[in-house]
Amino acid sequence: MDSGDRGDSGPSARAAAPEPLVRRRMGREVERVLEAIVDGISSGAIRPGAKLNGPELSRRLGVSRGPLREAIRRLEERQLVQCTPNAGARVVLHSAEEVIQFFYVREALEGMAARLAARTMTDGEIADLREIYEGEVARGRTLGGRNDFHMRIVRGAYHPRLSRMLNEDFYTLYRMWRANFEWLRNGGERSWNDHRRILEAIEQRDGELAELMVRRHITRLREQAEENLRRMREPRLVGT
Amino acid sequence: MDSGDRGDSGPSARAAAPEPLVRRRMGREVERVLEAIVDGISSGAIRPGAKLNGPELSRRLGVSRGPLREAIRRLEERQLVQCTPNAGARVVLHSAEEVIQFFYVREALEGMAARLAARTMTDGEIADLREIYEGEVARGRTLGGRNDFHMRIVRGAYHPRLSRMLNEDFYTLYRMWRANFEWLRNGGERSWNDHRRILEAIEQRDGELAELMVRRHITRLREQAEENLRRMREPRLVGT
DNA sequence: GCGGATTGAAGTGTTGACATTTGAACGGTC
DNA sequence: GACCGTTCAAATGTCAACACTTCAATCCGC
Repeated sequence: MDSGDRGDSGPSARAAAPEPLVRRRMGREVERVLEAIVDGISSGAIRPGAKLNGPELSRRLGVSRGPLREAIRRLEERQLVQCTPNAGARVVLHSAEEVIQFFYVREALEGMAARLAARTMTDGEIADLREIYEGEVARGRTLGGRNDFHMRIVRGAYHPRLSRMLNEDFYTLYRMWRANFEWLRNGGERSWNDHRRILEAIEQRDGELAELMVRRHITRLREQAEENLRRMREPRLVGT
Repeated sequence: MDSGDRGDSGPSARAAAPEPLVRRRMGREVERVLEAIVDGISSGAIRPGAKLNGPELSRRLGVSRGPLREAIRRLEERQLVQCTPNAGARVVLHSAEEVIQFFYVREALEGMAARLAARTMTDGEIADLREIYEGEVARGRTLGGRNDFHMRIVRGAYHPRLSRMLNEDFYTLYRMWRANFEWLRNGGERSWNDHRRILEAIEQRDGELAELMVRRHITRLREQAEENLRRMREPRLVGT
């Protein structure tokens, strides 16, 4: 059940462990529980604002409340859930404005990642990146998953913390938002034009240019999201 | 019930609770424990690489292992400690190179914060910022605390997530590093020159310029840290 | 004397049980 | 009929106890 990387996640080489169905005393149930809840949230199965009922989750995941609480604390720190003292934990509920605000963080961090990656990526990695880009052009759309154009660049920066922030924390949030906000769903289809310029900058090992191109790209994505949102909120133009 | 947003959101007056000295069954011991450990780590009392002994901490903090484990999970998520499956938790141990790498994240995020702050800070906040700057000049050194020049700008961006990353997570790490790495201690003394240019850009509401100035400033701080590190590692020049 | 198996204590991971709190249905009063 | 206090089941916060693992000192065989 955990391995549910639905569609999106690209050609993940069945990263999920074989996992015997009957497991006794494996230790570290926290990880399994955490993964299950994160997956539930980011896939949209658990909606934003939903309450995480301790005993119920406990039963459903086949674990006692101890590890469950530890997992929820980790989620709280990751700011995926919000806990109120004696009332329990709820999946965090972002306003559209807050989601938009995140694009600025992404712009800053991914821009820096590109700057660093232009210096640190190996020639092989850059060749792979070109391959991904050409696949996008051939296919006519971007992929958006764990082997995404963006993620490859971030990984190429060889900066664990940056990678963690963008490819783990932020990716989870983005999956959750795309599952719950319709106005975020479209927007990346015509990205390969920007991608080409980013790719070329990296191929030329021009970090400053790569950063600039990434920032423009993400600015464009943000503006498109804002535009989608505006249209969705004022649909009365249709009738008049 | 929704109004009970504790923490981040908003300028809640008199944030610190009076807190009776004798507390019985208050609930939420986790917070107290977490704060105690974070303080121990960032003040240098608990050294990087040190092991967090469950039972011992349990006794010292007067709490059972349940809440303690929850606090440790939060620290793990915050990447202040690293847990290995059956061996326990250790305070994370960064190499000098990893510390240096962090300056790039800070550069990206604080730059963006300044860009946003130039747009969103109130005139009053900008006036306060100037006051802080003039205090630095008069005093001849920067302060570096919770009312720091940098933190004020970040707060002025009105971006909770950004604020959290820079003024909480990153600040804790920085405190820890300064307590443990001598070569990080000096570096901010002659910052007010940069600060002046940042301040002026913000006063002119020029976000792009403010971002550029902040990025140059932090680049300078990084280069100075690198220089300090280099000198500390090759002290043999003294003799020859 | 030294290398490797053994044993034991300490520590980690998990569980079930207990006190306290919430919040929501219920009934009473104006 | 609306508002307020009471009551009670469910959920939360905490704790002590129970398996299992690790690690280090010990002991045995060579």
